Amino acid sequence: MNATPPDGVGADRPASPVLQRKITIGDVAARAGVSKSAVSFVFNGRSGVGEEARERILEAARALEWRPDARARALSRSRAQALGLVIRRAPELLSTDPFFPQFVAGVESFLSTVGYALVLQVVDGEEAEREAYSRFAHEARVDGVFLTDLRVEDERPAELAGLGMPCVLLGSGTGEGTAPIGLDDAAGIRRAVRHLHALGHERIAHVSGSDRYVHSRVRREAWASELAQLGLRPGTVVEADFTGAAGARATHELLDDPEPPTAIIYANDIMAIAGISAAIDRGVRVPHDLSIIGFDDIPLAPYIIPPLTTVRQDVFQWGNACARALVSIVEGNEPGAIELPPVEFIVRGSTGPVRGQGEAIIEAAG
Amino acid sequence: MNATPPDGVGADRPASPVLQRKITIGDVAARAGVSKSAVSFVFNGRSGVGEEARERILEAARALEWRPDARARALSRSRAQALGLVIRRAPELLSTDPFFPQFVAGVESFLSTVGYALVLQVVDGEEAEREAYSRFAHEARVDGVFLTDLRVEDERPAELAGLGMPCVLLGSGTGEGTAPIGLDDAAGIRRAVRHLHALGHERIAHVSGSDRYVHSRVRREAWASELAQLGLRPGTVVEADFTGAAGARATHELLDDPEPPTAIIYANDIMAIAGISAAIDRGVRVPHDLSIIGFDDIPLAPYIIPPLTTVRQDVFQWGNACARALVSIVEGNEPGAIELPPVEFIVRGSTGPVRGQGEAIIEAAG
DNA sequence: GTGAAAGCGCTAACAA
DNA sequence: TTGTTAGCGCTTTCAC
Repeated sequence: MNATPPDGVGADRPASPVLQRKITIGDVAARAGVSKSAVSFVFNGRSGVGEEARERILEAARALEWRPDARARALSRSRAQALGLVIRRAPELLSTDPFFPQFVAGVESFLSTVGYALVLQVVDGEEAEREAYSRFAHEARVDGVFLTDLRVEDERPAELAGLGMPCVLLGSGTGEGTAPIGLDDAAGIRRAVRHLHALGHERIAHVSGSDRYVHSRVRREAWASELAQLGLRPGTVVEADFTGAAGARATHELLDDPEPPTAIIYANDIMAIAGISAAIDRGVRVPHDLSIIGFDDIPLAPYIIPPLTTVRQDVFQWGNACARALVSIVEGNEPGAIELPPVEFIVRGSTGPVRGQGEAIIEAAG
Repeated sequence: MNATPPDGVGADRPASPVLQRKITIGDVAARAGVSKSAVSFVFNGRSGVGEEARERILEAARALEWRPDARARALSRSRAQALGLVIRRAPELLSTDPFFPQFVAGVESFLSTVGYALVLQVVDGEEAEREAYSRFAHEARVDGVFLTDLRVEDERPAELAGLGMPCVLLGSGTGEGTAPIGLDDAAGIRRAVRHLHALGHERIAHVSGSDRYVHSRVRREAWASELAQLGLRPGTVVEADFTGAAGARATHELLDDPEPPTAIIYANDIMAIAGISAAIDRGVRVPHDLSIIGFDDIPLAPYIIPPLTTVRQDVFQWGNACARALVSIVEGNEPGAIELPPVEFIVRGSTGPVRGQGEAIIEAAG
């Protein structure tokens, strides 16, 4: 749509007043009375331009509302100045997952300060995910990617390395090699277990996420080891998939046990909330008969009945830190130390003291 | 970092086995024994290449794992082959809002079929939003943008036009000029009102979103007009901001009325769920004393106690349709007719028959 | 400290 | 039908 003057020579002014030619670095240079490279230098924070010229250049750019064209810049610097995020989620989890929007917001909070863009891709299967990364790499759309939902024996880091695509791994716990950046889920779970123990609970079950994910496994292991630490018998674990339906199902399964748990720790809030419903549906009172703990602290958690006791992570800061690290990596700098806020444990109404055996018997006899 | 052979002539094979040169269209052309333009033509679906040559080119590209570099392509075609989405949300709403992830997924579902990328920007204020659009435009990062949360007397369409940035408006209801693409919120609200009316309710209140948004206003007006249509007295409306806290506050305000409503329709599920809690906290039973209807059908809605009656929109399809329309626009084609699925009304346990005056009196007297 | 010129990898007009 | 060539707008080396 842009009208380019027919004469190939750079015209001083656009001939047509209607369809204006795109303003380029040349226009700014001309207006400031300097060369293109001078303008380039100023906009790339390099020395070699006098203070006075620099001022004129900035002024000209402002007047012309000019900014370096990202496409041209990307081409000549062989860098897209963009980062990629591939989100693989089952559709039914998408609108519920509190992680993704907050993480993106955190990433953006850093990227916008350094002029990077975030390119998003949402996929729903393994093949589509692989294809997405492959496209990012071959089309050179992005300079690096975030790898979320780290899996057990995950092949993606190696595949990305093969594509020459820098990445940061989002993972909980400590990994060897390329250390993942993550919040300390395990600490949150351990605090949950201790909280229940302090309330007198001894049969503490766990509804986990899919065991293929590192974060699921980390949470489950933290639960199991803390149980052992406190000298409690191993608890029952039911594997679910983070959906409300699965949380309800797992809860029923647990409560069907002849010796049901008096408390359940869920791998996320959605399952925990569905668990509350499931329990109440079968006449099990929360927290009177059953204490329930979630994970995430979704904004709805305080507005459930009873309000949900849960573990809160600062996903926004996590995203910010990951973005910071990835930009450092793609720019060839040493990523500085990463400081993430600790997880918080939020006690609300869904947990309470265990109802003693004696009390139960008396009640039954009465 | 790439080692470019010192000789400018296109070498047959990369000289260095370690740092391999990036593969370009020239390599593919050489391998297939054709010119670069032949390769370009094939990859842009243009005629002018013989079937046999075409086959060789595709084969060569496959062997070399080559795809057109998005940056170079963007520069020479003056098109980024990317679309932008600026999301402006208060942080506390981000992780709850069911719209954004689903919309993005829907957008992607179309974009990935046509090789467009989605560039995201999350901002939290008016100035930042303006700046984001300005950057998209001046840096030519994207070819068009989605404009969400259309506001009353919104200046953004005009600003975008001034920047020469194509856009599609996401809006409910019908607008004149550039027609927004949207689902029919109003129909959902009207069905909610009729549902309550059929259950005998006559005092039906509404907790709306901020009145600055077109969608808030559309929903409120649908509620008010349907009330009138049914011959009911005008109901009370309380303006809130889509958060749980605001929903709870609005609910208390409504129930404090000497003549409180017997049913409340909320502008989203979060506020409705918080409303249920607020009601129960003050001894008002749902749905026995108060019927509650939400909007969105978040995945948690069936797992609340009582399960939430609500209006469901197919945001995924909405996103898909918007993407389709925007791509048509930026490619200069006539956007085809847009067919969006109708909203659904989901009846669950949070609504029930109104408790008659008589019954209340009898109970009070008893 | 400044300017000229050669790319970055692709597309597209034009010539053969 | 095929190949040649001139950009797209910026960065960056290298003379001046």
